Amino acid sequence: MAEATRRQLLMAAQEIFAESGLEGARIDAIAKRAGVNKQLVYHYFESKDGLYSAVLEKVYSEIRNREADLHLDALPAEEAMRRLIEFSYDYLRDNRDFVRLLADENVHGGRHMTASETVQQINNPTIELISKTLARGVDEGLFRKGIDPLHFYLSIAGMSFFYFANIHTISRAFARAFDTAEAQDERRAHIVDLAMNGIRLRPNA
Amino acid sequence: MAEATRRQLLMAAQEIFAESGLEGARIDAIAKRAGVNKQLVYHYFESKDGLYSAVLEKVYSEIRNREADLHLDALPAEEAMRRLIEFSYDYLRDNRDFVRLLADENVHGGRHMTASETVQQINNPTIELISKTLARGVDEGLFRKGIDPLHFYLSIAGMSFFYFANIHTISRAFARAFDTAEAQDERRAHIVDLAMNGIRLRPNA
Amino acid sequence: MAEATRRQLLMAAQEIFAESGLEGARIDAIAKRAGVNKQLVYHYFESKDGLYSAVLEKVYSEIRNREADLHLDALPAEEAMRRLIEFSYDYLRDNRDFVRLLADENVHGGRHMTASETVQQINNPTIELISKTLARGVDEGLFRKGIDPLHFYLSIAGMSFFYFANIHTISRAFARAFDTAEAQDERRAHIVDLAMNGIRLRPNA
Amino acid sequence: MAEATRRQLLMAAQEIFAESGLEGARIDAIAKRAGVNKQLVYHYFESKDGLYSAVLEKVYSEIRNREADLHLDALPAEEAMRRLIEFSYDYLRDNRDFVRLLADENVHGGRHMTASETVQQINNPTIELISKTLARGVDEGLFRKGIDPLHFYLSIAGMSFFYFANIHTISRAFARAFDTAEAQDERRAHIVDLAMNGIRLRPNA
DNA sequence: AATGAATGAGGGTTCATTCAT
DNA sequence: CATGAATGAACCCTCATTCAT
Repeated sequence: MAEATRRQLLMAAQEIFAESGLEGARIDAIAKRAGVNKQLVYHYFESKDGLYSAVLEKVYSEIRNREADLHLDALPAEEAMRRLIEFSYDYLRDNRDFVRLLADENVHGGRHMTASETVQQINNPTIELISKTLARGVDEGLFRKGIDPLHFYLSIAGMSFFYFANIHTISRAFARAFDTAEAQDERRAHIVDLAMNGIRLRPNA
Repeated sequence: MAEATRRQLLMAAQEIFAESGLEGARIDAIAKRAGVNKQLVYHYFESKDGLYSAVLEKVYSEIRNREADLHLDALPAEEAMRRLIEFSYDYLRDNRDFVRLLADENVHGGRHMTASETVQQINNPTIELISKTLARGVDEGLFRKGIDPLHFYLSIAGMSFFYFANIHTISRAFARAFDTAEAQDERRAHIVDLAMNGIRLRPNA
Repeated sequence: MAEATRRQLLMAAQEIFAESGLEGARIDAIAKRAGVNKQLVYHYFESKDGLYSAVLEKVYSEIRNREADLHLDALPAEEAMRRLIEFSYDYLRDNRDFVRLLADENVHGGRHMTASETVQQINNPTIELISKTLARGVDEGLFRKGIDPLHFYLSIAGMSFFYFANIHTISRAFARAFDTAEAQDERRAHIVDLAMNGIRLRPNA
Repeated sequence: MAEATRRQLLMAAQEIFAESGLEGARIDAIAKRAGVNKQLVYHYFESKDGLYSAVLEKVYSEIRNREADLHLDALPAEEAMRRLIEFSYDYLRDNRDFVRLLADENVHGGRHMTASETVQQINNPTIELISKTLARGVDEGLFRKGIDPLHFYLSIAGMSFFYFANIHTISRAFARAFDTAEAQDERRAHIVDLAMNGIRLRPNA
C-alpha cells in the first residue's frame, strides 16, 4: 500500500534525523529502517532535503492537535497558565525527537522551513492563548500588567528547551545525571515556580 | 611561525563550524579561510573531530575570563543578580558562534566534550556565584527562599539561548524580525524582568 | 547485469594487482579497465582489500580444475611424477599473474588469506597425489624411500616459482634473457631432470 | 656524525622496507626509527626510491663477504657442494630481510636494480664456484655430467627462497607451523638430500 | 649537518542521486 | 508501485617532498 510506505519512511526518517542530524543521517539507513527500497525516498519526497522538510512538517503539525485539547478557557487564569507551562514542558520531554530536529534545523539556518506554512499556523494560536490568559489574570488582579505574551512564550519554551536540547553538555558540565525521572520532575517544578512568580502580582513566599 | 598558523586555523574553524555545523563544514574551506595548507589541520589537530574539539575548548575557555571580571561581590544582591542575568544574555548575544557550536555539539551527542575538563571548570564557579548572590538576597529580605541556583542558571541561560539558537525558526514562526538591535534589547529587558520578579519576594508592579 | 560487472572487475583487478602489487594498484585504474564506475568496487567487494582477497580466491581456485584433469593414476609412477613436475612448472609459466599475486600477498604477510578456506582445499589434494605417486615409485623399485611429499612439493614449486617470481633480478644479475621460450624450456628440462634424479634409486647417467 | 646518521637511516630503512614493502613503508616511520629528521632522507638518498636502492645495494653486498669465507677449494667436491647448498639455505634463513626485499623488488619489476652493478658482481662468482665444484665432482666420478651450474644455482636458491618468501601462505595452506627451528632443520635436510642426489651418479639409497 | 614548517597531488571511500526495468 | 544497478561529485585524509632557517 502506497500510503503505508510513505508513513514508514517518514517515521524512520524522523528517528534517524533526530539521532544523527540532517547531514549525519544516511538515506540508506532510513530506507533500511523503513524496510523499503531507497529509491522510494525520491519517489515520495524528491530528495533528502524534501524528506527532511516533510519530517519537520510532521513533527510540527503533531503539536497542534495536542494543544487544542487543553481547553483552558474554562479554567481560572492561574490554573490555566500553570497548565500551559506544564504542557509546554511535558511536550518537549515526551517528544525529544522534536527538540533535536528543531535544534538541528536551526543549525542549518532554518532553510527547510521557508516554504512551510505549518509553522505559523501552529505558533500563533499559542501566543493568542497566552495573551488571553495573561489578560484574564490581570483582570482578576493576579498577574502583573505589561507581560509580552510572545516573550513569555519564548521564556517558558526556552527554559524547557535548553534543558532537553543541551542535556549532553549540561550533564557533562555539572557532572550530574539529568536523564532521570526525578531530575526531570525537579526541573518542571522549578520552571513552573519561576515563571508563575515571574508574572504574579504577589508571589508565593 | 607555527603558533600563528595554529591560531589562524582555530579561528577559521570556529567561524565555519558555527556557520555550517560539524558535518557541513569543509576542511578545505577552513584551510582556505585560514590561508594555510589543508594538511596542517591534520598536523596540528589530527582530524576534523580533533579540530572541532579544539574549537569547543577555545570558545568555552573564553567565557571564564569574562565572568571573572564581573566583581559582583561588592554590589547589593539585587544589582548583582541583575548584572549576572544581563551578562549571561549579553555573552550569548555577542558570541553567536558559541551558541551555534553548543547547539551543534548537542546534536552530535556531546561526544567531543567527553575528554574535555575545561567545561566543568567553567560552569561550576557560575553556580557558586549564583548561589551566593541568591543567599545574600534572601538575607536582605529581597529574594524568595528555596530557589535552586543550578536550575535558576539553566532558566536564565535557557531564556537567552533559546532565542539566539532558534532565531531562524522563531523569526519564521512569528513573521517578525528578531535580528534587530531593538528586538534584542526588548528580549533582554523581558528576561531580566521575568527572572528578577521570579525570585523576588515582592515583585515590582 | 550484476554478475557480469563483478566478473569484469575481478578480471581487471587481477591484472592490475599483478602488475603493480596491492598498494601500487589504483582503484581508479581497475574501474577504468573494467569499464565500470569506481564505486562498484565498494558495492561488490567492500574495499580494496576485499577486492584483493577476492582476486586471490579466484586465482587459487582456478588451479584446482586443472589439476583434476591430470589423471595420473593410470600412468606408471615415473611418467606420472614427471607429468606432475611439468604441470607444476607449466602452470606457473602460463599464469604469471598467479606468481606475482602470491609473491605480493606474502610481502603483505599473507593477511588476505586468513579468512579463506579455498587455499587449503587446493594444496592438500596435491600433496596426496605426490604422496601416492612416490609410494608407487618406491613399490616399483624406482624411487628412493623416505622422500617427504610435502617437502618435495615445496622443492619443485620453489624451483619453478623462484625463476618466474624473480625473473627481473635474475635477468639483471646474470645479464641473460630469461624471458624467451628457449630459456624457459631449458629451465623446465633442468627442473625435471634434477627433481627426478633427486628421487630416483638409480639415476640416469 | 654524518656517516653514523646515514648508517642509522639505512638500517631503519632495511627493517621497515622488509616489513612493509616499498609502498607500504613510510618515510616518517623510517626517520623516526632511525632517530633522525625526515629531511635527512632526502639529504642523503635523494628520494624514497633512492633509499630503497641503497638498501638493496647494502643487503646484496653483504652476501659477498660471507661467500668469500667459504674456502671450498680445499674440500672434496661432495663436501664442498654440500656446504655450498647449506650456506645458500642458511643465508636466507638468517637474513629474512633479504628474502623479503628481493621478493618486493621483483614485485616492482626490479626497477631499482637497473643502475646497480653490485648485483652482478655478487652472483657471477657464485656460479663460477658451482661450476668448478661440479666439474671436480665429475672428475672424481661422483657427479653426473651436464648439470648447468646457473640452473643448479637457481634450483637450490629456489628451494630455499620459496620456503622463506612464502612462509605465510604455505603455513596457511598446509595448516602447519613452519616457523619453528625443527621445521627449518627438516627443510634444510630435505633440500640438501634432494639436490645432492639430483646431481650424484650413484645416489644414496 | 640538521630541523620544523609547510605543501600539492592524489588515494580510498562515501553518498545522494539517477537509470532502466 | 517498487527495485537493483550504476554513477559522479566530493570528502577526509595521507604522504612524499620542498622551503626556510
